[in-house]
Amino acid sequence: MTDNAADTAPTDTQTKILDAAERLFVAHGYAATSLRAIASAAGVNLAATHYYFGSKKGLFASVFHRCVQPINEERLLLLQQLIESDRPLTIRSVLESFFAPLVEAVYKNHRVPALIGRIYAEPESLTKPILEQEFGKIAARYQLAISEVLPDVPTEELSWRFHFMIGSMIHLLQFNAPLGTESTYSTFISGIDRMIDYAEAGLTQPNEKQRHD
Amino acid sequence: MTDNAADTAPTDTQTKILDAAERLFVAHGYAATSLRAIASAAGVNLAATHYYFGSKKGLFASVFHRCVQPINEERLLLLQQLIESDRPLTIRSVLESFFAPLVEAVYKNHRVPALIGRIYAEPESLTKPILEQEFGKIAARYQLAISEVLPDVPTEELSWRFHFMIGSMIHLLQFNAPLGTESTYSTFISGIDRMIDYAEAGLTQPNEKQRHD
DNA sequence: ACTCGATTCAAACGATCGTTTGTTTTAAAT
DNA sequence: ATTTAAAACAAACGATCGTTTGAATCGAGT
Repeated sequence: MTDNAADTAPTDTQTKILDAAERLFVAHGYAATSLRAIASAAGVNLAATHYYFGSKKGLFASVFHRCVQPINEERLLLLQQLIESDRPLTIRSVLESFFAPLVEAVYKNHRVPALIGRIYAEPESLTKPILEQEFGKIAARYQLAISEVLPDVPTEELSWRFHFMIGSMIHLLQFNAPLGTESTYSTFISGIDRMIDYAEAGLTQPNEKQRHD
Repeated sequence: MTDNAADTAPTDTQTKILDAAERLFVAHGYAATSLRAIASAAGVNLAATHYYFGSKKGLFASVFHRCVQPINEERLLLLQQLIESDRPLTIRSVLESFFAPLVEAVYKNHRVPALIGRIYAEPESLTKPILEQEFGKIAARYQLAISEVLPDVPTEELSWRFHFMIGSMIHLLQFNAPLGTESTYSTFISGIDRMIDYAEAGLTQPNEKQRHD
């Protein structure tokens, strides 16, 4: 094995495996996709999958990392720029800095939504370490940013609302559009826009309710 | 095979298989759960799974049907009662009639959330016919009810917002609570309550935006 | 007591799985 | 031209999969 992280430039073979794996994992899920099918689709030898990625789990994690790492990097960059600018922070600008890199990534690779949707669909034992690795820091950073824009919302309540927003996003990524709506790139953009409106309304809702827990 | 639908009373063996399958499908997903593991956990012969349910897919569909059919039945009942009563229909009462049967079902079987979450997680080829069968009618019925409460929201926009609400719900069912929050029955109830607030805010949001699609 | 359909059972079917092994090919360094 | 490590390869490992088969067992109706 040479590398399974970003410590060297990826070989042609690695890229071919990652591409094929991405396509097949999205289409059939983790357990129902065999390494043989991946190697065959990639046009490489079966053993190459273990040679480069150690195991099937390692390959899955690598596929996911390659997809989301650039997105999260740009999210943090945009958020930082937003904070350092002289314009006042708004809930909408924070949300836009969160979703814009996603939209951009989808433009380059139409499988991004389905792939991100997939990882929330696999059994926890497979995905928990990956999700924590890839999304732990970014989720905490954005909840903090939102709490600064909405100082009146208690931290616990905010984490719930953030939870619901992520849920809407995952569902949108997984199923693209409501039943009966066509599924193109422009409807995806439209869906993201509508979801931002929906999330903004939910996040900024007046909370006058008494909780008893 | 005697039956795989609700045309006769379920045998002891059928119930044992369904119980074990429910537990294992939730824990490890469809593809990663073997019929041997299910039969073994149920304490029945392997062939009994085919004898009663025809195939692995048939068993999966039966597990899901047993779970959601009573919920959806009571949903329609409550909604009908709501409409026939003399009180005016509100968005909140409609949402409560949608979520109350779910909460009640969770009280009886704590695996209901994870199971419903699971079917949205499996590959489409497995779940699409099941989802259409189990949720097609109920989704249409509730979107209609909500559109009567919110006559100013265009149908297309409403179907998006409904889409986002279902997303929040699925995410809540699948992951129970935000990271770092304990996961008990009472926190589940609290999560549902908060999600209803979140959904109400998103559904009733003033839409003054111009869409260009 | 006997029949007969419903149910349970052990055993095997062919297929496919993730992983490992040992060898051969490739390509850069000496 | 020789060395050497990385890379690609065919082949097999043991295990497990969904499904099928055919016989054994059960239990109600006669």
